[in-house]
Amino acid sequence: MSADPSQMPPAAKLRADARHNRTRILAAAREVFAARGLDVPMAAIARRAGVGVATLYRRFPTRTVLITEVFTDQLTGCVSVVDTALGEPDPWRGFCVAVETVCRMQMADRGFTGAFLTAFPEAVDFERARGNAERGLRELIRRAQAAGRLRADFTMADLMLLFMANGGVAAELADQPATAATAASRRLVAAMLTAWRTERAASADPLPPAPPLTLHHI
Amino acid sequence: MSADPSQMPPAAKLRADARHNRTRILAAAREVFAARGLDVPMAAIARRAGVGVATLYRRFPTRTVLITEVFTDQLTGCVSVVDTALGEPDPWRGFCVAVETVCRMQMADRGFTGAFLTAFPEAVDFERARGNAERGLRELIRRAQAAGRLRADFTMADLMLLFMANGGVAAELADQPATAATAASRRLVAAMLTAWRTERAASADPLPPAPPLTLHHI
DNA sequence: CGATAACCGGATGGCATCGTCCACTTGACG
DNA sequence: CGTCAAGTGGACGATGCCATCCGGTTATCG
Repeated sequence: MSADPSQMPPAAKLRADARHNRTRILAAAREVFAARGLDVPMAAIARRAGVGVATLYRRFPTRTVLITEVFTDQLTGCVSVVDTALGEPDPWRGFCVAVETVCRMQMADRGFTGAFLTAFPEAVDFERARGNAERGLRELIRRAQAAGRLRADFTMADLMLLFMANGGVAAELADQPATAATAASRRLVAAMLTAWRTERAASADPLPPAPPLTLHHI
Repeated sequence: MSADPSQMPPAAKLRADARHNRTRILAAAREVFAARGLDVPMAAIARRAGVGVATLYRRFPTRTVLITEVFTDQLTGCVSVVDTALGEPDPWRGFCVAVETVCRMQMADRGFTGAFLTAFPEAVDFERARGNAERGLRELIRRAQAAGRLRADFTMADLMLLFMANGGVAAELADQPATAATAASRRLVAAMLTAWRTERAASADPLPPAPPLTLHHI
């Protein structure tokens, strides 16, 4: 344990070169996490950023700190996707678009799933962004159900389930051409949306009860 | 590289103590793979089996050899599940039972998904068992489609997709109570079966084309 | 029972990653 | 322009895993 993060200089007040390096590190981490997942060695990130490991560790004492910093952006991007979907006049289309887009983000960024599904209790900004995303998704669910287009027994946990499932596809097809992976994901998502849609007696064949998962399941 | 496996003594002709240890190692590996996945250190398996690492390496020169040896059993178990399902008079029920059972096996054994979805070209027995499983599953698909219960555009690749997806759920919920994980898996499987079932104009909303996956996709 | 080849397990060297330390460099400010 | 605190990078020890080697042990057979 090195420095208490709360007494680390606020990113804006760093010396010019330090701020510059910080930016380079974040960019490098974003690329490397996307390409190779969250378990990539720290040295690889440092090398890609063109700095020494010490600089990386000084600015981000923990892998977790770096991960949350990187993915808070992606997560707010995710929130804006959800907000756009909430603007969609047709609630069902809004729901579908949001789900499809988030799953596409999952496939494009190999670290996204892990970051999204893991809880980082000490990362305030990150958790706030995720809270926003979750709130928006819940609202999308509510509206789609109110419009009678989404099964009444659908819950947030089912969305988590899809994200985990899609993450599994992403992981398993990681070293496959990207087109194959996205095609696979698209088909999975389409199937799930088909399953969750109403349009006939939804009670004719009830699904098993929703598992007790929240976004903070870990 | 130590000994050519083809000139290793056939398991049956080992000295009594060696054969005994071999059995213990396989049992230990089965347990450890199930509990902690395929990436577990070799030393952990040796310790659990009550032998030294050298013994482990002598009998199974490569992790791959050990994995395939262990999971060939599971795979033939899988084949027998499929065969039972083929005996089921209702083709749709047979299909569902097979899918549900295999997915349950995936959840019960943390290494199963990885072993099942990875190709081991040099492991003849393993690949043969997998070929049998695949053949049976194809037949189940064919029959369910012939009975008009399974969408005509369903393919083997969709089954692979489900196995990957289910593996993702298993991985993400690995350190969760087993009941939660199985509940989640059950719900995922039920949703997928709902999506693939026919019973109304299947062509009304075509799924995206099946991704080009086979069992040997890696 | 004795010889011997098969077998055993711990010790060992090699490799990758982690996270820290320290001698040197450089931006900011008077 | 000179000072110095902030910043830098590479070297380093620690750790964990892999895979092999070797001195001692034991099952098997005559």
